[in-house]
Amino acid sequence: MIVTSQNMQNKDKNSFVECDNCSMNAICQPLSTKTQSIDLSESYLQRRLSAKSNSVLFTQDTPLTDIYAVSSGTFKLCQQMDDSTENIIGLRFPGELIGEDALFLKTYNYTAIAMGNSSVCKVSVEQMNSCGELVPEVQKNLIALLSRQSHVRQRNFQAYIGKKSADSLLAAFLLNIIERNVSYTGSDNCIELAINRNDIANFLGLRRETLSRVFSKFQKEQLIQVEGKKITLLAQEKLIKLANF
Amino acid sequence: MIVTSQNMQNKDKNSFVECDNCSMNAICQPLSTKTQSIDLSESYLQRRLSAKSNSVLFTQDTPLTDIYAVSSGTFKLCQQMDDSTENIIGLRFPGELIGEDALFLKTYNYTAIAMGNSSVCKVSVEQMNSCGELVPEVQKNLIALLSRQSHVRQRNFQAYIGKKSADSLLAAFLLNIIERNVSYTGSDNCIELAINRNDIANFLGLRRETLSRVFSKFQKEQLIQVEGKKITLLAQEKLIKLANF
DNA sequence: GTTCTAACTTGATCTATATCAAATAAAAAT
DNA sequence: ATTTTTATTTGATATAGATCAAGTTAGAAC
Repeated sequence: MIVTSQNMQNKDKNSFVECDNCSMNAICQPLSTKTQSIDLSESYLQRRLSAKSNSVLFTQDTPLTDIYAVSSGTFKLCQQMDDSTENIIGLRFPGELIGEDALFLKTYNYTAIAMGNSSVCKVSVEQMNSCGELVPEVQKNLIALLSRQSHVRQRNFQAYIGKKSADSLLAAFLLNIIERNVSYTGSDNCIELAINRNDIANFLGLRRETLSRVFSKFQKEQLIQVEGKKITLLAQEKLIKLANF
Repeated sequence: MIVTSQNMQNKDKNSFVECDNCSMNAICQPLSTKTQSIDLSESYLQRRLSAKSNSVLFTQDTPLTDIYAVSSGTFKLCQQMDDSTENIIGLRFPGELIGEDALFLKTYNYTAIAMGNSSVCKVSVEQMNSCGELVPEVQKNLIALLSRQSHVRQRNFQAYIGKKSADSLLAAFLLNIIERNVSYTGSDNCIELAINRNDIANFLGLRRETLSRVFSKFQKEQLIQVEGKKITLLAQEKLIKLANF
């Protein structure tokens, strides 16, 4: 896919995921290479739409209309519980899909919210389905895409299932999100967090006080280095052991 | 798909998942209906292979060759950790896929073991890929299948992420596995467990003693009824609340 | 800059779960 | 049936994390 400066909306080119690393690539690519008509692709694909901080991409229990891929920034996936409590049940980083699990029930089952100014590519499900028949390569690539997603989800599940200690949960969290951002950030030991401690604690099922203590402990033990929102892993091997990663 | 008595290997017909409820149906169906040649379908699809108790379907870190769908029984998915400990990272019930998440990396990342005598349908990945080009309907249905799987995985993840209390973990576990077995057992409040307490505790990250105490408590509080391996939910609403399900 | 607010950290106490130990129950082997 | 093994339950104590409370730091608003 050719990236033009118009798509960039005055933002730094480097702050976006490269199309080569984007999970949506499997859908984008066949159309832009096979057919010359960019118009066709634009009809069901909108690239790099801006999503302001705290803006809602879609809401829990509304009908599925679009599938998204994160282009820049971070999104949190939340579920409203009966009693005014909100549970964070997932995070999505550049290159990852949001909402594709709604293809089955045709209804979003969580709310997706931008954490900090972000951007997404957006695919209309209805139009993709009709295009799918025209461009068989799209279908084939969609299969590859979904099986990749299946793998990511499995890995995600494995990272947290069966873990209860605060130490192993935080270690698993840090390793998991850094791994998922490697191709975007280019670093396998460092990340700039968009999510705050409160939300991490919520996601991991810990209290913010407990999480804070573990952060302090990890720093004291020289396992990580914290500079504001930036976290650097200093002893990856030890963290991997802690997390059974 | 036509079920013949030959496929049954002398087992009770009712102990198998109906093909209509099988996740593999999306792949089986187009071939058996579209083309008359059963031979073709049999070439890449083997139905209802018996898997004896404790037998291994495939092993962690070996190359992907086949994808399975559980036809009867239960399978546990395990990972060997560096230090002689085994972690159970998933369970699969009739109608569910095993190994499809390996399509991306082409390597199984866990070992699948039958818990009690079970059976599976088996699809050769290599042969499926070539057939996929011949029968486009297979491809289309594979997309539907994978997005269903994506949904199941998301629901699975949500069930356990952010939960730490033994009560909520066991409640979530019971609701989750009964939900996943409804179309097979026909019951939404009762299940015959193939998995023992030790393995449930392992999966949930609890100690067997703790799990045992919660089982006892749930019985005392009339939330569940336990008769050997059979568990009946007596107060589903309370369990749903406990689990934030 | 100063004030105000939200985010994060630290301390003290309480509670749920882990751990250690032993008993009982169920299943498998003889 | 009897022994042996494995699975499960129950009790006592120790410990990790929750809870309550207060203090500190960092941002945002002015």
